[in-house]
Amino acid sequence: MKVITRFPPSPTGKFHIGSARTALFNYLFAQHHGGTMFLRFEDTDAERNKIEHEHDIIDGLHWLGISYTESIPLRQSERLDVYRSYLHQLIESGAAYEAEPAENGGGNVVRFKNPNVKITFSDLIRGEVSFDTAELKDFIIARNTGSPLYHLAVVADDHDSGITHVIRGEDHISNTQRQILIIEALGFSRPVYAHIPLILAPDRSKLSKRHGAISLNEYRAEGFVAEALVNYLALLGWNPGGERELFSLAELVRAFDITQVQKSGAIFDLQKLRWFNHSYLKKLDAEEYEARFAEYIKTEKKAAPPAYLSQAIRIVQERGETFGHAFELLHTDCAFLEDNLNGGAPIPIPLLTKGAKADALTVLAHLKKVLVLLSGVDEKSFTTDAIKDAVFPYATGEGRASVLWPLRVALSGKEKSPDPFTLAGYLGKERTLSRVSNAIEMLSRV
RNA sequence: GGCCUCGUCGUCUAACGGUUAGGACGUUUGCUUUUCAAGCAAAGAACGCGGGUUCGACUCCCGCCGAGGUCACCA
Repeated sequence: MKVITRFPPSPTGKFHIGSARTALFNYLFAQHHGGTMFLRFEDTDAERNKIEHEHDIIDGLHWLGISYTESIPLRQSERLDVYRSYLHQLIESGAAYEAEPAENGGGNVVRFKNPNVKITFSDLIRGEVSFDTAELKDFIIARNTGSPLYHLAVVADDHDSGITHVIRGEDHISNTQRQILIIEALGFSRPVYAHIPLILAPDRSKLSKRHGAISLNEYRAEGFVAEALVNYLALLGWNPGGERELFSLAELVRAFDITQVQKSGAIFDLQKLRWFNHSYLKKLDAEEYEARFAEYIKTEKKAAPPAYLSQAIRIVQERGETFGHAFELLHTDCAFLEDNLNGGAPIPIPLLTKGAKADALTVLAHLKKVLVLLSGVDEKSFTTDAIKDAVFPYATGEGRASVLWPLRVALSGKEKSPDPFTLAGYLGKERTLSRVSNAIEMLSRV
């Protein structure tokens, strides 16, 4: 039997990170078993739906690399006739009945006649789960005979599209009993269920806006890459067993086993997501990194990348946990690549001497000597290694901090930056000498 | 509150009757071209509590406590 799962969001809000994980699990399960995942929009509540949310979800799915097959029709709102006929079938068989008038007029609500039985279903993650449906009373399945509600629509759609496995959030676990009751009244067969644990905020409450970013788009805007998000989300509540943590989507598909999914909720750890993201970013070759980074800057920051972008890639790739972070770094750690250092502002003397563990006069003497040493390096081979060879012995002899710190500050104008040899290597001989000279001039005036 | 579900380092997790309870993130400390980042090395850190069952329980059973979900004419 071919496995068919489904991802049925209701387009009433931004594509939630938890919803994305549910989609991912459905996708992984279906793919692992050579099946397919259907997408359908549950939009029976006309007042809360927005078309842009549908676009947002579809866009997010594509971005993550989660493929799907569209249900036909895609929206429940286009299948009202079908639900109506099931509703009539239920009423005719006595399984449902028209009750009190609807709140907003337009006929009577339809209630399901509860047989008050015990329902037990087996869940791939939790094992046997039992409910006594008696406490449900005769629950409402339609606003009126023409307007079905969620439970009826879900059962109808899952049946008609041949869904074999219902994989959804744990928040749906108590809905299962209602749906099974309807399934049995309609004579359908049950799908297999799997209720996955919820994603929790650091305080173990349900993840919501007040905890920070919850929509997929926010992570995308911050410069997280799809590979990292997919990898992190998959391993939040599931683990293939070994000690490896980095998996591509295809590898996740191969290894996925829904019965190994954790039973308890998992706290969303932004730090770890950042680590995953940085790991993926660091693995990119410089060319691809630059292409993707430039694309990010264009679409998310709506800005033009600085002229020195290509030169900054290695530095930024090593340090930036996200593209957003890397973008900031462009203007801090990489600002030394700007032709006009600090916009031409002089470097403060205290900064020049701060980490040198030496007085201004000593620092001045060191810089003068370094200038001479640097001048001796051939312009054509003014590389990080050559510069180091020229300066390092002297720095070691004099006390590295007292030589290297001022040199680094003279070249970067910053308290934090890459090391001085790297800096000089990037800048080239001319700009390096000029910046050191400027610093010397500044110190001489004191 | 009723019902359902869950309970291994701070966090994500592995092991599932016999292990020094493993890994990863984070934290702390070293090392490297004494800043920052990265890298490398190391340290600290867990079986919720109480009863059973057993030669032996994190692993099985019961109770307690704690946590989450759900109780709509939303989905």
